[in-house]
Amino acid sequence: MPRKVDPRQRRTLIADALMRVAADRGLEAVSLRHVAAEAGVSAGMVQHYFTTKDEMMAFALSVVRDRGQARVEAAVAALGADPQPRLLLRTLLAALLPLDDAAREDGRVALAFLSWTALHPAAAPGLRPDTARLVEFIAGLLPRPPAPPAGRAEAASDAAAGLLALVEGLGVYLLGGQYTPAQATAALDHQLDLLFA
Amino acid sequence: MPRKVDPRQRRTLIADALMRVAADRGLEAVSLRHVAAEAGVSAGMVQHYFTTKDEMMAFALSVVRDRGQARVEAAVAALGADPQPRLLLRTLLAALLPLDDAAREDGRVALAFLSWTALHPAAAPGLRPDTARLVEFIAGLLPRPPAPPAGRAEAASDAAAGLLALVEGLGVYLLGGQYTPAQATAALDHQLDLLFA
DNA sequence: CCGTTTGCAATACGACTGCATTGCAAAGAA
DNA sequence: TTCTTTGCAATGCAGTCGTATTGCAAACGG
Repeated sequence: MPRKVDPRQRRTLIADALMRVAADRGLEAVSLRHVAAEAGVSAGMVQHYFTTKDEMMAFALSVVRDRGQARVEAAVAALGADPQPRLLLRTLLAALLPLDDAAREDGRVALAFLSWTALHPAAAPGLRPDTARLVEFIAGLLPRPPAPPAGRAEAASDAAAGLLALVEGLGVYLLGGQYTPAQATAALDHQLDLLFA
Repeated sequence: MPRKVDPRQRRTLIADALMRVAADRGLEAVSLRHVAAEAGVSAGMVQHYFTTKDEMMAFALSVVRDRGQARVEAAVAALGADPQPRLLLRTLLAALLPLDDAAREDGRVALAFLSWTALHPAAAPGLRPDTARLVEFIAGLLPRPPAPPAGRAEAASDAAAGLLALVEGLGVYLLGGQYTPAQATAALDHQLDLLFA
């Protein structure tokens, strides 16, 4: 086989350019030529690695998700072994918030993809089970409620689902500028206070 | 003046068509011609009432917001006078959730606009103060915390901001299909249980 | 009746889109 | 060397985009 290039590297190079375009000009500005220009390559090369625009979008979406997961894992790993559940939880959830500029940029792209997937459901398989697993993991970190209200055995699941949704909502409001980072972290800590009271 | 037409009516007619297009083909499918076709009018007429596409988008955005507000007000008004704070709060927040198909459609459009406004900040002024007012209103409905943790006088604000973010996040997950309506309402009720314990 | 103003339709234009096609240089395989 | 396969660049094409322009019919003021 001829020239040796790593296709995966090329693809992520292009996907990174796509994310940069999306972050500061919106998903609607993502075109083969714009992405190519941003990546500093020819439009033909983009076509060579992604036969279709949707394929490129789907790949970029997977990169966004992987990045988010890596961000969380890095934050958790920095805690060392066997951290307190509350600290672990706070670290994990805070890593999901777009608090610094880099995370904000990723968040903007993720938000854009959020409504994109609504029109391209096929591009985001396995997103639901991922969320479900995360909810269960969070539920395992929560203290058992002192007295499970009769008839409701899923209190921990509800609390975990709510906590995750809280973080998602805080992220949205952070990106929209409605909340400041200080407000968002205060709201998150207040909720953790409630749950660990 | 010649022919008598109500411009506002025409504009909302067009905006409604825009929202229909956006709801089932995405914001990127919103073009003058598509909107005109959906509204059953000529493209020229759309241009007559909105000299620019951005102007049309901004108007549609305001319609989306007004609709959401109307939905909430209708739900609250249906409660009658002087409801219990908790019931009022639950009704208000549940009205923000995209639980039925109509609300889901509106929610999809709102979500799309959410990332649109990130690129067109000028089109969404006064959104921040609106949110701030809503947070303060919610804070007023919450029971006073038994013992304000020393040094933190804003506990009610934090709880209210968190509650609003929770609902936003639940909405996002509902639209994304990660949560079912039952899960979302359970998470909301669980949170209200916590706050009104 | 006449002129003006308004409501709307139609068309034209240049820019841009995703995609198909073509061509060619570089790098092993023979 | 020659052949084949790969990596990539360039160009073309049909279509859509937003917007500017033009034209005309209907309604009113005079």
